Amino acid sequence: MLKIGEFSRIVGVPVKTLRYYDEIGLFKSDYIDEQTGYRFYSFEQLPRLNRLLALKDLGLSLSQIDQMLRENLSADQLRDMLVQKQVELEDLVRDIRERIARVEARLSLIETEDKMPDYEVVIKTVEPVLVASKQEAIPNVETIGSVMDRLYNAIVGHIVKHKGQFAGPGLTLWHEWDENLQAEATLPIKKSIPEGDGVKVQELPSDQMACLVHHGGFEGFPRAYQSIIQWIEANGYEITGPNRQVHLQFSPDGDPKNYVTEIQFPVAKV
Amino acid sequence: MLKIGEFSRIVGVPVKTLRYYDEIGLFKSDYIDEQTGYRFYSFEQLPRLNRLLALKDLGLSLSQIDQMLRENLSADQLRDMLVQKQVELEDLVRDIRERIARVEARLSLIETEDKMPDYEVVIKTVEPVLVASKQEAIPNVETIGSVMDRLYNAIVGHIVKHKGQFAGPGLTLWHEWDENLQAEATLPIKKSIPEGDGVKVQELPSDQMACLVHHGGFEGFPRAYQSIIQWIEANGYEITGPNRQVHLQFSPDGDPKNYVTEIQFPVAKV
DNA sequence: CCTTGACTCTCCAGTTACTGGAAGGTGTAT
DNA sequence: ATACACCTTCCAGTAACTGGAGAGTCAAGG
Repeated sequence: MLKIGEFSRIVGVPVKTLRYYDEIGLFKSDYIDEQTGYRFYSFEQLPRLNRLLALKDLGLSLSQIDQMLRENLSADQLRDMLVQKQVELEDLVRDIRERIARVEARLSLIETEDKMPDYEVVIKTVEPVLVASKQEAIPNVETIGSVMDRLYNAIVGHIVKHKGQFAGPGLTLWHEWDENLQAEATLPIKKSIPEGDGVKVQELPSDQMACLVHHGGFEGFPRAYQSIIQWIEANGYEITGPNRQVHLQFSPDGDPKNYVTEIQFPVAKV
Repeated sequence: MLKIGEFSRIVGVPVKTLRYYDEIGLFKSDYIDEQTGYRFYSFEQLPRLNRLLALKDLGLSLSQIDQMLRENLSADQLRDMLVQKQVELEDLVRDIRERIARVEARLSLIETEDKMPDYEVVIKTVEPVLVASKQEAIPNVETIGSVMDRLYNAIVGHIVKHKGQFAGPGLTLWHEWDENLQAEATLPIKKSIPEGDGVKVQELPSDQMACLVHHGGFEGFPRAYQSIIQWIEANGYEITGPNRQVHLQFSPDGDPKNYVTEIQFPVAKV
């Protein structure tokens, strides 16, 4: 019979940890002196503890280990648990590798700019939204403003006509990035309304997006787009569809300095 | 000004989390209505939160992020933190890879034996021990018993002669594994004593050991040794010195069935 | 026999980054 | 007026320990 300290020294497990395992019932001392409350351990307990430690070393949780030690699991169940753990660990490695890639990307940004980057790109999953939308080709850059005005006015008119309820800031989808630029203006609505007047009603799907928030007028957009596209490439994503501009804060006659626009690109890991 | 729910939807961070960040002072709401206690957030806060999220994505802790956002860190400090994180993540990947290797080793054991292995091997770091020891060649296997008896008796006699205090179970070191077998019997002592009678006094160093506990007489040793050596190879370690047998429970005249012996091999990752 | 120091006990708090729930107040649409 | 969504605070729980306080126990040395 060994006191907890002696046992601790032999197995290389801290006394505190042995007491904790005792408390949660994972590994109880062989015998407790009623008088003093001292725990006593025996050599016969070594195999169980060693098995426990070996399983812990594989990265299994204490409750899983408890199961494996308690019930006599079949070799099949055992294998299943280990295979699952294996998959889990491999996923983890992949995640961490991606993180390392992001850290490296940021380090190289710091090297070139000697400070935190101007824009922060974050990945998030956007919720599906029901929108009323209208699309039009943009023949050249100068006409964007007037075309957008016209599109949004048409949609607003259509929604009002059908007593639809607005459900958030408008967002613009950009199709066919180069050559043949198409803008699709959309306004989120609470419930579906009939189509018409060239206005479509559709649900924009949930999607993983690389997002960046831009403050200020449209003249700053090229830099913002450059940043986000650079980030997407540096972090091993690829663009999978039309990008969005969410007009978080916007009024046609307001001061462009106060505009807040979120640029979103749907992406997937290459 | 946005209520917490609206803000939450825009940034894709749960309401609970925003409240938590507020509570710990990492990201406070812009304004709180005195009447209702409602938190209000503004678009101006988006860049800070996005930076926060981007840093979190790199795997930094909230307190580190707090630092980075609070103080205006120099590019150098920033780089240091990131490089450190990078190293940390790479270490982590290495650790997990080793774990995967151990899981695979165990899976292949299960495949061949269709059950949990008989012996569990664990890695632990042993403490340095001060010992009195005596060494002798073992000409052939039959003589082991008598030689060990002689060695341990000599050491015990020497320790008693010098009024030394015993400090734990004896352990035997095996040098020159094949060809020229040498056994070094050792007994831990509390304080140093003079050498003599062919007895040396030395401190066995702290070392990383692959350990296995064997219950029963010496006739079971071959299988135990086979198990541990197999494990060491399968898990990518190499043996770096003489192995030890720690006689946790032993008496020359007791029943060998009750013997408990820990076999330890000093190892290092290849 | 007493003291010292090493050892043990229980109980409580803290760690990280949230998540869930209860109880109660607020805002808006019908 | 009432339903319903939304907001508030506070409390508890997660995993696997770790640290510390305060009190009791044990063996050796003087």
